[in-house]
Amino acid sequence: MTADSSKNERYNARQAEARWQKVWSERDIFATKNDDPRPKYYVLEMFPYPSGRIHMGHVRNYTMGDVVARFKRAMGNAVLHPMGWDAFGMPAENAAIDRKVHPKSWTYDNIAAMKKQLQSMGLSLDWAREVATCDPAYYKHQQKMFLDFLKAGLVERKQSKVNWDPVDQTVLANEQVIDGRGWRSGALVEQRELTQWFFKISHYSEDLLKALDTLERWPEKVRLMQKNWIGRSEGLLLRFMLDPATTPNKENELEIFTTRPDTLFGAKFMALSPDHPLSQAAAKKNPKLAEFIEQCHRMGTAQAEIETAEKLGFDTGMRAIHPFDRNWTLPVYVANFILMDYGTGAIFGCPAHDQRDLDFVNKYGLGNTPVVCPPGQDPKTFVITDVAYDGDGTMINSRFLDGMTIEQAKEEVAKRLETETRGNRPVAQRQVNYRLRDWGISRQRYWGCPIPIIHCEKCGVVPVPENDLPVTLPEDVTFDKPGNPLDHHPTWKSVRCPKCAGPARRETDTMDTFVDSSWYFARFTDPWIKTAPTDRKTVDEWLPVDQYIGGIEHAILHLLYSRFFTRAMRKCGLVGMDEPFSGLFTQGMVVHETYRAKNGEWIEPANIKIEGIGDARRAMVAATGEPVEIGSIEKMSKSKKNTVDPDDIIAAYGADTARWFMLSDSPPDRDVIWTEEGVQGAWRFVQRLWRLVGEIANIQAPAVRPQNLGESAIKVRKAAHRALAHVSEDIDKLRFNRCIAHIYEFANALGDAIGNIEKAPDDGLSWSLREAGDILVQLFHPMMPHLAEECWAALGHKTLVASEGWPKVEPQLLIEDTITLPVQINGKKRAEVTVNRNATNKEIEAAVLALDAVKKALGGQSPKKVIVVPQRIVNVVV
RNA sequence: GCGGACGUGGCGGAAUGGUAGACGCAAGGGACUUAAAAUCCCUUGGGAGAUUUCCCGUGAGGGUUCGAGUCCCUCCGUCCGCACCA
Repeated sequence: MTADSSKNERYNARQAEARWQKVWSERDIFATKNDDPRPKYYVLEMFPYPSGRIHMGHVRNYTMGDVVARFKRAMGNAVLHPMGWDAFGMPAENAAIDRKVHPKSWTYDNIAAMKKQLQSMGLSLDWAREVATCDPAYYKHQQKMFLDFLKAGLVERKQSKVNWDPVDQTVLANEQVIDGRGWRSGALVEQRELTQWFFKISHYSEDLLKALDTLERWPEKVRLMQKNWIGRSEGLLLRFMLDPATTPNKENELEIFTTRPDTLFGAKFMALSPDHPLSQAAAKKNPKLAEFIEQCHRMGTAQAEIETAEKLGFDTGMRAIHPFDRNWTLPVYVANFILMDYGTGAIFGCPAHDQRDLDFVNKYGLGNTPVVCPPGQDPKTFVITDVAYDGDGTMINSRFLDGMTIEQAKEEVAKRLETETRGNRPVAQRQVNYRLRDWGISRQRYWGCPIPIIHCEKCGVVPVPENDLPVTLPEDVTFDKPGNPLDHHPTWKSVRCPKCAGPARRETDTMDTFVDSSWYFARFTDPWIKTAPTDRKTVDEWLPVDQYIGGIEHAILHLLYSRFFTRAMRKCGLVGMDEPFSGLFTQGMVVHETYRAKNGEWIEPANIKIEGIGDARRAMVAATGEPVEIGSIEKMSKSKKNTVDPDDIIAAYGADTARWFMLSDSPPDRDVIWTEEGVQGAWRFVQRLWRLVGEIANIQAPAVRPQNLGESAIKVRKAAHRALAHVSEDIDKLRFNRCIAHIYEFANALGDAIGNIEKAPDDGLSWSLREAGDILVQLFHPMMPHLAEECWAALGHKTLVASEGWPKVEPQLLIEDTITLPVQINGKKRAEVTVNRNATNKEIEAAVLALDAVKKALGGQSPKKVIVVPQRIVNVVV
């Protein structure tokens, strides 16, 4: 190939990408050894659900992870960068119902298809560690851990009210109910009473909350969301005596939880949850109350209903005695807004300082007494009508609390009541409550990990013996009727009891698929070990994951469950740490314009033609010219048909172009708008780099560095090393958009320098350009690995750039001999001054005062002040 | 209702309290070409001016500072999370 022909030849991404992928795979350069002595770095992207095709969100996510992996590898780390499949879940069952394919074959076909797609992206993954959660070799260990957790007291079976998804016909965890709807089906969730298996995540409430502070490399937003979700509140558990004359049964007290014991003298009523035992007991003797409770149960849990629901109550006739005044009794209501599963399911109501309580008393005419007076208010004139006051202030109308602050009053009430006893127990005790509930994991589905439990009529709940694990899913199941196919299976569930050998029944519920994803990161450290979920030594070497990357949608669900699971695993001796992910990054979504035809139908971008710009911008169906409306920019979704298929993009432009575009423009934590123009820009740059490298490769340059380098040579070296310093820092901080800007800048500088090479005698410029060419290729290698290999080879290297070390910055090249400082007069830029790098502030000041612009501004006067900020700016105050 | 984030050209966005608009996209002009594509060069926040240059400008209004897109206060707007949690 002659120099001229190589100049004009376009880079054939399709051909080159396949070729380099083959080379990487044949030389197995991304395999990670577990006994590698170099410092470890574990980079992980949230593994995908094998839906069948990757989408642009995957491309963005995995590109970011791959940039980090390739960079850290070049930096000399032993990098673990694995991939697997979150392979259990509903869509496989839906496919079975709709298309009569078995969930297993559907899933594995999808895995094969998506693996091929991921491989076409050129990701530097260690595929030898691939795991699929639906593989018995994987879920066997999950079943074992379930039994370990059970032994450790972290699993519990209890009857409880659960979220029931009527469409998916299964139970959902609280975290999986979004706005009152199932996170997957979108159906309005109903309440049902069922016996379920629970992981006792609430056992770790305090620890999960406290440890958030240690997760310094997590986004503040995610930490805050978890903090709010755990919802810690401090208060008082307080026992009210009931007036025996008013109670239908022999109950004599009512325990409530409050965070506002200071407002005790503003109490106007007590309220019980409809599900409270006292309500239930009273209802047995009072049909009207029973009816009221029924009515409460009928009320939906949907967001809209709760928002508009009126506060309703039913007076039970019972009276509670005020803890500080035996002669003061309060009516006991059953109220629809009291939740049974928070606190004790009962409250005292202080209407003046709680909006709900105020709404309630205003409906039932119970009145209110303000007990906290806002600062600056006259207590005598301070009244509450429709708006409760929940701010700070001074205690009033509260006997011995009067004049105290809220905090003092809380303390005083607690002190008095916790030392008072009734029936050998203190009347009150301080308590911390959490919003976080235990994690219900039972799902009435087929395609999930079977819960390894046997129910025996005689022995009760019996764990499956370890030797019998895994409990595998039967393959001969039918999906012709609603409900759980495991339950319908003719034989699978009938077994012998491991204890008494009598007839018994298998648990037919399977585990929530979030269990599968709660420990896969640990399995990757040694996916080959058969006897245990992890090899203790290996897992402790690799974990925690140094950089975890995924969507913000898992801020609570997956990320909280995994934190719990790691703690539970530690308790069972399986890992040596509490936190699974020391660094977390949540990337933004890939969004795209939407297009809608006159008939309301959404049209795919691939079928759209755009004409005009700005206000004149019009969209039409490419084939027919039919005009369509350009809609809002939204997350790529099938329903709005605004998706772009990664396969199409890779076929048209190559993976490197797609990767490059994904990283450019938007900061990685924000949404990126996919545009055809942007992709074409990325593609043009691929070609430009190829031409640029081709030109550099054609330069005749000395093999060794010339003794003396001229000005233009040094300029090139400075540009290279400045880019190197910036890109290194920016990758390290995951600021990929800035990396890309710096690479553009560097490429522009090189282009200019090449233009000069024939104009002047070679003063080392040719050598510097060859050096800079190498650096350029190494810098863009993490983002565009195929093009980088092709360029690396074109520059005459026999190695793979993917296996090269990261170039070293020469710090002296980052320093200029002279610096140009902006000169401000009264804070506005008026001039510039160029001084020696080592000039003292005095010298700089003198140079500045000698400037014409400054002299003019001063008009012969001396300045009030001259501020010299070294290396930055000079400000003259006139 | 509670909590949080954000607001910068035509667009995506740069900017440790220190030259606002890097870099990219789009647009306009030019070169090359029979022509187009591709490529290369120039221009591109608004306004005034022939030039040097000047004025205005980071949602609005105040404040702190020699200096504010950045810090503080008030307001407006957008987005996100939670939501009858006592």
